[in-house]
Amino acid sequence: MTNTKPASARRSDALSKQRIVQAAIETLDEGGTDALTFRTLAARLSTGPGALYHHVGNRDDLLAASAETVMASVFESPPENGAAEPGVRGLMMRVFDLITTRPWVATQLSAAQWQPAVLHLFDRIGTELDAHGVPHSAQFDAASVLLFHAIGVASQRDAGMQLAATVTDRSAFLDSTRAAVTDTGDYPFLTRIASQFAGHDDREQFQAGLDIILAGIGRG
Amino acid sequence: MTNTKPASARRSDALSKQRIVQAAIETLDEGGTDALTFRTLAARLSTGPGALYHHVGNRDDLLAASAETVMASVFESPPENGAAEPGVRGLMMRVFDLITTRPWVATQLSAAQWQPAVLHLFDRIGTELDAHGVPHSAQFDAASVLLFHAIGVASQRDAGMQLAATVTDRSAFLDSTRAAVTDTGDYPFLTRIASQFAGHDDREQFQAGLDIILAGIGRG
DNA sequence: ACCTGAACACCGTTCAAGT
DNA sequence: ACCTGAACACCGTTCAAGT
Repeated sequence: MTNTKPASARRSDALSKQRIVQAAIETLDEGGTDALTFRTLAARLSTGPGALYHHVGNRDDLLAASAETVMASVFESPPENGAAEPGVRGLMMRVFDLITTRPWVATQLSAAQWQPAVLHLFDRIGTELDAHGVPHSAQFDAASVLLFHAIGVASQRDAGMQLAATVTDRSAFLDSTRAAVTDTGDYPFLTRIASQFAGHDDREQFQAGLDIILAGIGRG
Repeated sequence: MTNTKPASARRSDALSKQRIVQAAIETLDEGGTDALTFRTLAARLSTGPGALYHHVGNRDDLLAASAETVMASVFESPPENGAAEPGVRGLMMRVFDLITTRPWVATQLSAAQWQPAVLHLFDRIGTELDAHGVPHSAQFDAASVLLFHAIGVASQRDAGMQLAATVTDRSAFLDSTRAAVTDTGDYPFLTRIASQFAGHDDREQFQAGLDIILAGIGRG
């Protein structure tokens, strides 16, 4: 009975990269990228910050490993969900849903270049294109545009809401306009399409872009 | 003669947002995003770090203003350079050349959502599409894909070099592969196209993606 | 109003010391 | 080998005090 552990923050087992990544993902889901700190993460695991360095190289390493782990879910199409869309289109839409559900993944995908999660995604896109009959010579360029579309959207996530807020709010909009020194200070296109922002759906916009790219690939 | 100033780091005039942004751009060009520090920037301007806050809101504000300033160059097609490419294609290629020349711009474009530089670019893309005869109803989606392509490439800049390094270096590649827990650990597409990386040109890849998108827009 | 620069509240990372 | 946690070397930002 001297061996009883405190009920809170029990250290049931030794540290491992897997346990650390798991705790990191929980922290990221709760508070986003900024919430992931070696001090808070160590506290969650009931240890000191230095202990983590025995299992992960550094913070970037940990973020990349966390992204790679949650990315695995987009590579398995869930058959229980009835009509899960197949092919590249389904893969891309699952990526969109992931970065919408977990915004920190979007931040991470666009922050680090060619991290494992991105390489993995690139490979799956290429594999799907191959299965779809895209000729070998065209696969590299086609997979690239699709990958860049996903990452571009990730880096500007919440496009509709943010655009609407920026363009609708006149004063904020004109403030940012004034910074453009060499320009006339007019945003003709943005003001013209501003009305479309009200009933805007980011998912549909992503899908529309996806279809444009797929049409361009099919034409090549 | 008591009024002589030291030759180095003279404070010829008062601080202003414009002078601060100019100094920030010089620092960014020399050392990248990480080199921009309020302490080093204040030293370059012969002042204290607190003084900068009278003219810029914070570091993100300063980075956004710096990006917006250098972005102005892509909105003017240089007529002295002979055959500067016109239209959306020329605009997009000038963006690519800018982020290649100044890597910190690439970092910044993909780091902050809908900052002035991105809004400005989005507007110009839409304006070019309008001039090109793309129907109004299709302009928003078309401009979006193009913008996301530019930002996606920006976030994964040096694609060719980095991919080549990753895939060619067997040991590093297998290390990152091992992290994929739920997967078989195979990257069939990447290994198959690895041979293409040797004579790879990032600019051509960007252009190929651009042409796929333009083909898709023309078809819609 | 603008500037100064010390001070505050954090970071990631290292490393002597323990087990 | 693994863990501990204090210490190091930085950050962005604030703010009393000066001009």
